Amino acid sequence: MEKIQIASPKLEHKTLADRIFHQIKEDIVKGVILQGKKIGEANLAKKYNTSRGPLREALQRLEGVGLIERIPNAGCRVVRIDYQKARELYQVRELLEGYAARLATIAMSQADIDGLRSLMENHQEMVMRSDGAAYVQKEGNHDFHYYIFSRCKNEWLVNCITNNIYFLMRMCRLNLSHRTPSRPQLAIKEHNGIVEAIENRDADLVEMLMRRHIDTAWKALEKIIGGDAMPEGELIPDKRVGSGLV
Amino acid sequence: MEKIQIASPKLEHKTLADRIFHQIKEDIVKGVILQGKKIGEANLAKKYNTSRGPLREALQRLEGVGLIERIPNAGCRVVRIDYQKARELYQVRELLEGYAARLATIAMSQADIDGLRSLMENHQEMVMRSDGAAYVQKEGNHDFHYYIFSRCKNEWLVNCITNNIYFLMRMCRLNLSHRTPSRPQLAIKEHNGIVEAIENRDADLVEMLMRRHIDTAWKALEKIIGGDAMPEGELIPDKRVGSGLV
DNA sequence: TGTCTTGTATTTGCATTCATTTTAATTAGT
DNA sequence: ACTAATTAAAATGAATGCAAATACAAGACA
Repeated sequence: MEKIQIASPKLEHKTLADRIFHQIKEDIVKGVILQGKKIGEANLAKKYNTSRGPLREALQRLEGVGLIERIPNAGCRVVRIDYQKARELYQVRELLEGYAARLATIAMSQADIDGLRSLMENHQEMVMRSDGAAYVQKEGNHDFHYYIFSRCKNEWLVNCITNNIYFLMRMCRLNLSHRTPSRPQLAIKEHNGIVEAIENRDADLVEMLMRRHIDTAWKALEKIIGGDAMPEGELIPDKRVGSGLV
Repeated sequence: MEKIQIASPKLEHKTLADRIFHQIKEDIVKGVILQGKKIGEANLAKKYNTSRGPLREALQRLEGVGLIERIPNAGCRVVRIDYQKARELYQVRELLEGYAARLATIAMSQADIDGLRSLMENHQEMVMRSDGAAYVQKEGNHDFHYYIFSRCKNEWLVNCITNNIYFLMRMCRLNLSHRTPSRPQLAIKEHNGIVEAIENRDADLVEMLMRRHIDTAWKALEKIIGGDAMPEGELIPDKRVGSGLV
């Protein structure tokens, strides 16, 4: 059982419990810990070089953002994102992010819009350099969406999208990225349309386009996961794990 | 410093941390603990007859639902709901609950609709018996809204409204209930309109009416709190507290 | 008199330890 | 051979104890 190197103690994450929370969160979202995996406190405590106290606090927070499920006296496991959950998630995301885009359209300064435009030009450029495709699809896409909804001037909304939607969404797409044909040109085109509408301060159109954009992403995802379940971690406790994390 | 009687150990709340969480939550929402109040772990632990372990877990969860704010190594305090926060809250509530009503309109069975109709008749009856007015305004109103959004068939949405919106909303209205003139007749009328639209399966209209209904509630609240802050707990630590909770 | 510094005290953060519940394995019985 | 019951092991829940960081207060200096 090799131990995990604790993430660089970022200044924002002062306490141990905080660092562990972010570390485990990343490990779950990145798939280092598999979905549906049952995790024991003692195990994790050892692997993250801590005691059960801070670890339990981290687990509490993870449960709060919906990444793990706890059953009293019985332990906890990483959530398994099935079709129903993914559907709910994208349904809500469409609603919240569409509305956030509407608010941002009204609230953004001209400087914000200029920044968005230059962000778009960066993305465009990266798509041109062919194999930046994957980058655009992942990080670039995220940047674009974050840039907009983070400027909606509604802190609650921003926190909700950031902490309760995006983590789970990344989990949805986790095991699919190699199967999904990246469609950067189309995405860029849709993004451009949204930016144009923002420049025109057309909030109605922005909300509609953003919702449609997200719905398109959902339909692409739906085509892949169909009615089937997501790739799963074993449900049997953990006999067969000899390497890797937990 | 009198100790608090722990709430009846409901079967659902098995662990101590769980019970404490719900107890403190209620005490905050009901105003037993004042907004902005700085709370120390040791104090609370004594008052709720527990040790700091479970209490810290409860605080962690309370932070997760936005009822308290924590600063590492410095302690935590109950959130103070200012005008901006209340505005954000109702803005999001309008969006989420309006959408939930739309989904419910499509998803509800005929039996559900019949149940809603009889719920309405109950409320109507209570308003007739004059002094049930306050009841309708508070519990009855809540029942009506919960009945609808809980049937939207989107678990994420239901959890979000229940755990992240309604607690804070109750805090908003906490110190105002005696000042706000209950307007049960109007509320009942608006409710009836929504139920009618649901019976007609007119999702567009339902969403619109629900949003308008919530916006009306917000405008009434806004008129009261204006740009001012909410009634606050003292910001000075806690010298003057000799009775009551924390 | 006002501000900066230093020292003390309180509070939070974390580890260890104990108790209770659950799970699993073994054994007995049909 | 299969099921049920009892017992043992493991994991979670909770309490205590110690260390570190912060907040408060008193005092010195400008």
